Amino acid sequence: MALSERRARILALIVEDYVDSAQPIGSATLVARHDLDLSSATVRSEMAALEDDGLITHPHTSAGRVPSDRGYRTYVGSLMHERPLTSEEELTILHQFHQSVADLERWVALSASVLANAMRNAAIATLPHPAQARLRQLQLVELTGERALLIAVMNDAGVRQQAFEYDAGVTQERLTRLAGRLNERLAGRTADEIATLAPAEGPHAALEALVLRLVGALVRDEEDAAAEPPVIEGVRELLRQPEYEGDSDRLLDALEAVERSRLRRAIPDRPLGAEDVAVVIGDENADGPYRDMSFVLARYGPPGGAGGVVGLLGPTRLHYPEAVAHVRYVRDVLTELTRRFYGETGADTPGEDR
Amino acid sequence: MALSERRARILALIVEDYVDSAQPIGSATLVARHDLDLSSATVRSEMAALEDDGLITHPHTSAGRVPSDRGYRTYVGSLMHERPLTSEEELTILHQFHQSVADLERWVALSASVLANAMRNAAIATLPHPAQARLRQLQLVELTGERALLIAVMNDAGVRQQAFEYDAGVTQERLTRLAGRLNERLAGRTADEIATLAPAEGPHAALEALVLRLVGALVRDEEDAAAEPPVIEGVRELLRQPEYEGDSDRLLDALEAVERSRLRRAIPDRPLGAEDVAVVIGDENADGPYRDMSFVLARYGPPGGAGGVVGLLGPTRLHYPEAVAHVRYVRDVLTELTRRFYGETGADTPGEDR
DNA sequence: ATTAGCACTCGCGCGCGGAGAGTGCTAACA
DNA sequence: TGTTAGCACTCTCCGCGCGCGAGTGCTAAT
Repeated sequence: MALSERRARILALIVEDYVDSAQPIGSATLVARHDLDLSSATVRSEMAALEDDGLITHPHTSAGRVPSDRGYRTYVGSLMHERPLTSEEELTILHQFHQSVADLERWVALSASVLANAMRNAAIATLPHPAQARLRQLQLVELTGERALLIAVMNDAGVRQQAFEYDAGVTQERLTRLAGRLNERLAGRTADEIATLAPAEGPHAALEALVLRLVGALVRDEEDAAAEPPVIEGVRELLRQPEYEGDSDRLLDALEAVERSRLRRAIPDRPLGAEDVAVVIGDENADGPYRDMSFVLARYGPPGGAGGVVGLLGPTRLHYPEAVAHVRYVRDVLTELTRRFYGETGADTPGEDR
Repeated sequence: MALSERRARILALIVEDYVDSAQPIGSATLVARHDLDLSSATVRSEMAALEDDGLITHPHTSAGRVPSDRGYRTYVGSLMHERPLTSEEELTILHQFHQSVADLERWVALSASVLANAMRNAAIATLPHPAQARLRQLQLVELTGERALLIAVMNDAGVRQQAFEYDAGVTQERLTRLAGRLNERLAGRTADEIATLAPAEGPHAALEALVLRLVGALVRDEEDAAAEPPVIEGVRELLRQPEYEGDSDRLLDALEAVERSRLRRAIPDRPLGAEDVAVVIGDENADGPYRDMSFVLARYGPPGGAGGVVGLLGPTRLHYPEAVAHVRYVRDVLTELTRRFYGETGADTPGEDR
């Protein structure tokens, strides 16, 4: 199964040419395009061997070769050399982040947008969520006299809100005092811890119990933020790829694949514990609609801290070297931004000044 | 230009049959399908007249007739009878709202979703925004020592947040006091009013000025919430419509049309001051990609109060009677929910209990 | 092991022709 | 005068056959 040097070279060329042209690659064209010191016949026999190994296929008898999913996999795994971004490319990306306001949610969306633009494919990103959410502070705001808004700020600066109704006409002042009391007891607590607390005895025990329950649920939600569907950008770039050209059925399938609720389920099981960029190719995806697409994903966020996932989604025919490089770089930028936002002191990562 | 009774009837039948079948309607088929007491020849001459009036067209010489935009317009304007929803349909819709948690943002998304499902087309909804936003309360939460979160609650219960950095190491306690002071001065103010205020002299004047500026911007944002793109649901339903079947180009055009940022620009100029449901058909739309689509839109929210827009987006070939009825009903439900949420006491609108 | 030569396969584009649907016109009819 | 039957005509759609070209796989020679 160890590919001879020459055979590997040919596979790499097929992959690269096909990724560029979206056309099956014939032996003669390959030789011509790359000035190979081989005849097309030799290339043909090598191709036949590669096909026996399941690395490339034939759409039909008399067409050129196309990489199979396994072919892409070997290419990505051992053949390609990742192309680091030029500093110009890096600057273009950084520039886009500088344009934007300082808001984490905005940055996450922007990351997807940047990736989508650079790679002319779809890109996704999930909001950061902490390994374990803790309440930082809560506040109660009267809305009508029997209706109030509970606002919970988490330790990761996430803000969640929930309106609720209560019986008595409690004034804003009392609400503020209640919030103050609760803050003392709840600050820094996890959802589990909050769940064990009982309301203090007193005139507003019922109200306090209600708020306690609600705030617990909010903290829980924050913890489960992975449950929130990722943002997706560049759907139109993706659907403009030649794989979908003139094929409405495949186009609609792809459209189904990029539906946010479905993506939510498709992403998190990815092997993203690792530090690096994960590439999931074609049938390596469990879920049907992704069977002829590839993900290039990375986890962002300081290790152990709050983080999310950012990456690309495209047809299997992807510029993997560029894709990996771009995802890695955007991930690094986003990690740094997250770190700054949360105030953990981290040092060296990409420049960001303002 | 007043259509004879018979001619009007024929137009209505053409519209309705075409809306159902998506196929050009021929004279013979029309007679057969509706047991008309007319010969196909008579119908043909009536059709010719309708075509002279610009109400229907020919795709080509030997095909049936298709309503023109003007044809739909006359149909919607004077021919169709709106079909009120059956109480069963109403219940189905209400049921979906009851399933959901009590959150205004969720309800808005849900409205679009319900409409999209019922009409098998795309549906949109904007978040409610007040005619004039006022600050209800603000809060400052320390994040890191030199970084804090400003949270502003508006009179319409909207919550906005903004992180910012400041120099001095100010404690949470001081921040809370500052927030308290500012609340006294700012509660109930509009963005314009906030803009005129100067920070109090004192040790933290700079910080106060910063917060003042930020909170003003947040209130302004809330007021401009129309600037936020609407949610859209049912894109896939829309693209499954026969108009796009097998026609990738039109499909991509439609996809462009439903892009949220573009919708934002397409919607608000609609004549929605009126109480009722607005129908915008085909070339009545100014913007290119909407030239062969129709909107059925309504404003929700208590009159004069905070409100938004909810409605349908589909090809011009729409079931207008059902569409109008559905949009109206969902609008009413949403208005009632909004009213409850904001606590204005409103009476009679559709049943909602929990 | 490599290569030239060659027969063979298969998809794609194109033109053709017939079927079918529907029109517009005309002449007859109530 | 409005309605209708009859008919020629038009156009689209669909299936068919055909030739072209790209590319393969095999074989025999180097």
